[in-house]
Amino acid sequence: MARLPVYLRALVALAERGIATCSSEELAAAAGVNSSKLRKDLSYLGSYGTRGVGYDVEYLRYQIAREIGVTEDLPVVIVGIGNLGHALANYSGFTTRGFRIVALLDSDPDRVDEEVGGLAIRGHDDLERIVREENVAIGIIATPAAAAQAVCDRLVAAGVTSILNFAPAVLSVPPGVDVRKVDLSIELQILAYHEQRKALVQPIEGGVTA
Amino acid sequence: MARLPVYLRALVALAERGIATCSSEELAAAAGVNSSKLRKDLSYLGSYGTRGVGYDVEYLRYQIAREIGVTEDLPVVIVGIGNLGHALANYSGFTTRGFRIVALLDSDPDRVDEEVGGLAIRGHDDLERIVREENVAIGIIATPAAAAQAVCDRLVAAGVTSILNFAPAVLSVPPGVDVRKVDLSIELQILAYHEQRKALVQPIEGGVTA
DNA sequence: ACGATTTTGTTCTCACGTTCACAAGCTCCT
DNA sequence: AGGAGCTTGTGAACGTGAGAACAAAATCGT
Ligand SMILES: NC(=O)c1ccc[n+]([C@@H]2O[C@H](COP(=O)([O-])OP(=O)(O)OC[C@H]3O[C@@H](n4cnc5c(N)ncnc54)[C@H](O)[C@@H]3O)[C@@H](O)[C@H]2O)c1
Ligand SMILES: NC(=O)c1ccc[n+]([C@@H]2O[C@H](COP(=O)([O-])OP(=O)(O)OC[C@H]3O[C@@H](n4cnc5c(N)ncnc54)[C@H](O)[C@@H]3O)[C@@H](O)[C@H]2O)c1
Repeated sequence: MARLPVYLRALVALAERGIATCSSEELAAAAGVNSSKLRKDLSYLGSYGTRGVGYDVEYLRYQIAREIGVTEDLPVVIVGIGNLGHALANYSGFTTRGFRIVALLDSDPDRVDEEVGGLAIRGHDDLERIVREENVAIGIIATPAAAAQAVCDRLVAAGVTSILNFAPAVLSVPPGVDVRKVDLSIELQILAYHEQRKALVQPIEGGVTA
Repeated sequence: MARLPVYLRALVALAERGIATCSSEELAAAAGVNSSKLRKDLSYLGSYGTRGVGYDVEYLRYQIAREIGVTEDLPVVIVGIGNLGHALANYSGFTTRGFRIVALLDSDPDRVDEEVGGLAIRGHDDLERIVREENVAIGIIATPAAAAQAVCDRLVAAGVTSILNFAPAVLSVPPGVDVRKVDLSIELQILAYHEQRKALVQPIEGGVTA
């Protein structure tokens, strides 16, 4: 389920505030979902709650982390260390959430050996070797769209089976490989669409009622 | 529909390759969706295709852009010009997809007046004034999670009605305000989940069959 | 000019996800 | 010890979205 990470994040936040136990209602509010949905999602993992009391925050946190598979750090490579790649490489949030960036790769010779976030950029000739040696299963693509499919193919050929793609391009991969895409322009355009609907509807309502 | 921007991007890519007409099958492949779904989505906008021929790329491109509401540039502000904010400010893709970054805001006095991507960073005291003067409807939050809700509240109070949130926090907003969140850790954790499933299933299958 | 062919627009069915509602079960107070 | 009061877990209805299949329409060739 795609909501488990949200629950995990909410549980970590509750734990940091020193809360040891929480009801499905509280956790649902913290995660921004319906409490029914939350309970059904959690019941899919097993009965980790206590009726009349709620859920033990620390225990449930571990169970969800185990279900997701982030109890120990997973190695990740980032390909394309431009504007976005730099930000990702400098981001500390991955480390604290179950991931370990093991390599930064870029095709630009001028960028190679530059150090970002404590890691030296490697040339993309090293891609296959690094993926094999470090047993990397997850790759992040932050190259221009034109290079994305080629980079993707190389990652997959080297053994990567999960890809997070920031380039605005549709990647085709063999079966068994998962791709998730993050496209900020699309997110903004969806917001723009709703903006437009608001702009069309509200003036009419606004003039008559509130 | 959340898929319209994907179609738009695919149409722009086709137009750049000099293709003037395309079938639903071709466009669906370029967008990575089913052709039935694509035709149903497009029919919701009206009958913009020609049976036996397909869709006129340029015409459909404009119609979708109009439907989304990005025929003319929408003003956007970015709050929190750290690692991620810098990358966003330097990103040229927003401009070419219907958005115009009108201000970069940060609370850190050391950062104010620094120039990023041709725009000077402003102190966050200027938030309300800029939003009003430029008629900004869309705000991007790239601050730490702890500051996200406060920034969000200020944006909303100033008149912003759509928010794109990069901070790992659940934002609560009044009705009428849209929030979309981008959380990279969540994306990675979803990939990790599928990784784990693959790791559990494949060794068994792999040992017996292929 | 007419039919074959291609491709859209639409309808129908099906499956999934969401939400409501309630029974089972635990705790705490008396 | 027993019951009142919560809270979980789950069963059933509901609505929504996806996919396949088909009919309408436009072009092209003859
Ligand atoms: N910067 C943003 O905020 C932002 C926002 C949304 C989407 N994106 C997308 O993310 C991608 C990267 O954006 P950016 O702003 O960092 O671009 P960028 O041009 O700054 O960086 C791209 C980097 O990729 C490297 N590269 C190119 N081809 C490569 C290859 N074959 N192998 C390895 N490295 C290669 C380049 O040398 C460069 O360093 C783009 O596709 C962009 O559309 C960026
Ligand atoms: N860097 C990444 O690749 C990345 C990836 C995923 C998520 N994120 C999230 O994006 C957010 C920003 O990440 P970052 O790496 O850029 O962090 P950062 O610390 O580099 O930058 C945060 C910036 O926000 C500013 N800021 C703080 N409070 C503010 C306020 N009240 N008003 C205006 N500005 C304020 C700070 O001065 C700083 O410049 C964080 O929530 C982070 O979790 C970042």
